[in-house]
Parts: sequence; C-alpha cells; structure tokens
Amino acid sequence: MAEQHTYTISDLARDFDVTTRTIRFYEEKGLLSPARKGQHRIFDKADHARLELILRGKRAGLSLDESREIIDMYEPGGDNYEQLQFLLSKVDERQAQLESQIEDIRQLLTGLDEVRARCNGALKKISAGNSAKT
Amino acid sequence: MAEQHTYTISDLARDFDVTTRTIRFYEEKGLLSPARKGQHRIFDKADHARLELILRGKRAGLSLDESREIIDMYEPGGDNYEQLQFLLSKVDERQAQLESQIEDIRQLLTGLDEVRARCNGALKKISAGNSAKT
DNA sequence: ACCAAAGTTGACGTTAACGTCAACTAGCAC
DNA sequence: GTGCTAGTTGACGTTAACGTCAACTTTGGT
Repeated sequence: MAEQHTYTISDLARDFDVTTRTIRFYEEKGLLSPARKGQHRIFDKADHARLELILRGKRAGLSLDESREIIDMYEPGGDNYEQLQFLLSKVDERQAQLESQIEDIRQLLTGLDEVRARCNGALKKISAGNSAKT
Repeated sequence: MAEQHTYTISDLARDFDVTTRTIRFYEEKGLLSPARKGQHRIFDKADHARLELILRGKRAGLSLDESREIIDMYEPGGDNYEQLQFLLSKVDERQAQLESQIEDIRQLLTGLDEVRARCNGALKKISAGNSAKT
C-alpha cells in the first residue's frame, strides 16, 4: 500500500550535489546501508534522510564518525532501561558539545563585527577627507 | 616602558594544550610568525591571541586556511577605499557563512531533542510496566 | 541482438593536519 | 667540561575524506 519511493545512487547525488563516489564511500564507512537489487543499490526515504543528516553534520563541522554517532541515536538499538539511559547521556553530551560550538562561532562573529566597525570608521575618515578636498 | 610579556613555544603549548609540533606547523602554514632570538622562537601577546583565534576556529569546524582568512581580516593590510570595501565584503561573506553554520547546528540540536523526547517516552513506559507488575 | 548510459568493485592518488622519530645545538647546573 | 633540558630543522608516517582511473556488468531503447 505504502508507495515506497526509492532512489538510484545518482538520484541522491543530484539531490544533494555530491558524487556517487562519496555516497559509496559513506556506505563503506557504515553511514548508509541501502538495499540491493542484484548489484545495484536502492535507496529509500530513510536513506535519503540519513544522507541529509550526514551532510548537515559536515556543514556543522563534524567528522563522519561524529555524524554516524548522531545518526545511530535516531535508530532504536535497544529499548531496555540501561540502554535508554546510556542513549540519553550520549544525547546530552552531544548537545552540550554542539552548544559550545555555537558559542565559539558566536565569538568569531563578534570579532568580525569589530573588524567591520573599524573598517567603517576608516571609510568615514576617507570620505571626510574627500569632501574636505572637494 | 611597556612590559613586553613573551612566551616560549612550550609556554604556548601548555596554555592551549597543543603540541609544539602543532605550533611549528601553524608557523609553516603562515598562521603565526613569531620573532626569533637566534634560533629560538619568541611569541608575544599578539601571537598568543592569534593562536587562540586559530583554535577557536578549529572548534568551530573551520580549516586552517579559513582561520587564516579570518585572522588576516584583523590585520590592516591596506587602508584605501577599494581595499576596505573588499575587506567589508569578505567580512559579510564570512559572517553569513558562520550564521548558516549555526543554523545547521541548531537543526542537529532540534533533532537530538526529538530523540530525547522519544527516549523519555520509552522510559516512562518501562517504569509504568514495572510499577504495574509490582 | 546490440549499443550507450548507468552502475559495480577494486586499487591507487591526494590534501589537510598533524605525529613521530632522528640528529643537532644552545644554555644552565654542578 | 659534562650532562640535562628546551629548542631547532628535516624527513617520513598517518588518518580522514574523498578523487580518479580501470575493467567489468547490467539495463533500457531501437
């Protein structure tokens, strides 16, 4: 009943603007495990979402291993008390790290704001000098 | 008059918890250019600040080249109209990129929040089951 | 049946960011 | 002066994340 929308490897490559080599590499690394129809890989919506997560992780500056860690959190794994507690601690840890990363980026942004201010100040001086000369 | 506080290479290494090899590598790459007393490197406050910037960039997920780009923005370079305009455009560009990076991290954080929610839900079920059995 | 396009598996190459010796030197402690 | 500790350069090793062939198979179109 469920219309199982699938993708070929080059469909995914186009969707996310990566090479097929990259996608195969991610599979090697265990970040993706598409179905097979004979030799050919067949990707479904879940694979599509996973790849999106991986690339978002990359843009955020994470390594593939770190991205895999996050992806793995999305999948149940086990559902007993200890495993859930462990997962929760992992989630907390990763969130804390991501938040401190945001803080670092904020400081870089603040620094650039100061650069911009000084830059504008210098520009004003120049235009003042020009209008005086005119 | 100005007490010129300086650092040896291992002072810096200790301060920022990196190896001396790393610091020499950054110099090779043009990210640092300490003074010399004979063979030995002598770092000043500016070098100290630069290294701090580099490492903040790293934690933010930037490459060394990207960090150098930002560091270079802090140093005057030229002060004529065109150069200042160019610098401003560079600043804008980098700020935009850093902000979109924050956005990516935010989405990762949101995703982890959902994982946490589901996780807590599963834990409630377990504790409910336990208390029923008791 | 046949060809071109798309897909597959190796295998080797490459760049970034250091790690890891090795061999040498300079300054201080005794 | 002799040994010890920091420091220096140079060269090669390593890991991550792919790029780049090469050689082969599979598949849709005519």
